Amino acid sequence: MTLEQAKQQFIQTWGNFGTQWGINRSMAQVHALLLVSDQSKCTEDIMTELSISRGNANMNLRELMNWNLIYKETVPGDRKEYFRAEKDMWEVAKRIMKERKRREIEPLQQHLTELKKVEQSYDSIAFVATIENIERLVNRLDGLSNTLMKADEHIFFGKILNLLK
Amino acid sequence: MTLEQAKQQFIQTWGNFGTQWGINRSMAQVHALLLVSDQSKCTEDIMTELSISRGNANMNLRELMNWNLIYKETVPGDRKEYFRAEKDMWEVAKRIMKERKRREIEPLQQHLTELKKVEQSYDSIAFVATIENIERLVNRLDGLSNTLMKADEHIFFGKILNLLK
DNA sequence: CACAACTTTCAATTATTATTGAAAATATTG
DNA sequence: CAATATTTTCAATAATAATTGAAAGTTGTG
Repeated sequence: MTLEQAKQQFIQTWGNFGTQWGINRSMAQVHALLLVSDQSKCTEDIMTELSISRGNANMNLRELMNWNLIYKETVPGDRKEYFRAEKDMWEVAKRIMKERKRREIEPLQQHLTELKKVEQSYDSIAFVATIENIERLVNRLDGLSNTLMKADEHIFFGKILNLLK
Repeated sequence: MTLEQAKQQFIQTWGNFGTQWGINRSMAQVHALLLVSDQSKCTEDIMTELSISRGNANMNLRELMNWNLIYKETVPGDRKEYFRAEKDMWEVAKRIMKERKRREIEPLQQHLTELKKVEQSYDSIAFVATIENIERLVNRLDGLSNTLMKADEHIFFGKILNLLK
């Protein structure tokens, strides 16, 4: 397998993996492309290499910037924007967690809190108990992700490993 | 808000949340419906209450069984199948983790291992290093999920909490 | 074993989500 | 500030994924 083939393969794999987790294929592929390229790339490069349209490339580059997974870079004497990916995968993981927490977990917590305001009745007791169980789980996983986000990779996984002893 | 409204709301919320994580809306809704119902329900009930077709109900019930999130139950004197959800949310979380690990994480690990077999060259060094970083992260998160799956909820989160001290 | 009850399958359809590409907006240069 | 380069937007289109429903399959019953 040549390097080019391997990169293409990785882009495909990362794209498929993304879709399974609710991230659109193009966005995951743009991310993958930047993860495996040494040089920063401009919109044109990305359009060509992934065979996608300008609109698609632009939208997903913007979105990846919102997730803090890629950076803009300027090349002297060139007015195009160039992009480079954050390569520290522990950072990448933390930023993805942070963003999904903000966009999805927090709204879910809001909703669950609201649902507990259901009018009281004999039948609502079991319902509220179920919602509270879900809430407890979500809060704990959220707390875990907060710990992960604050912690250094090695310290965190080192300590987790100790738990197994 | 009446209990019925709250249940409907929860079903909607859970459905939306599911789609954001790559789980189809109907499956998440069927799961939500069973999570908040005291009695077990047959296909007909589910079709009516969620306004979905027989095929859809059947497929998602079957899939939820594959995930071990719901059980079949028999009602004496009735030959229909009835379904009930696992209500222990810690169990639910562990089973979802287990299934996603099997279906998605393990294949990803396979792929990454394959990619490292790229033909060696000056340029491939950086590529292999990136893949190895991704691999390391995936392996660690996988290890964490294994720990979670084996652990009791209280012990696990208790110990995690200690890490913060 | 014939009938009825129930479940499963799957090709066709519908709904949802992603993508395109050209036009509008914005930024940069001389 | 005009000319040009670059980025952004968004309505139209295409691709993907979910859903339907009727027919086929299966299971239980008298």
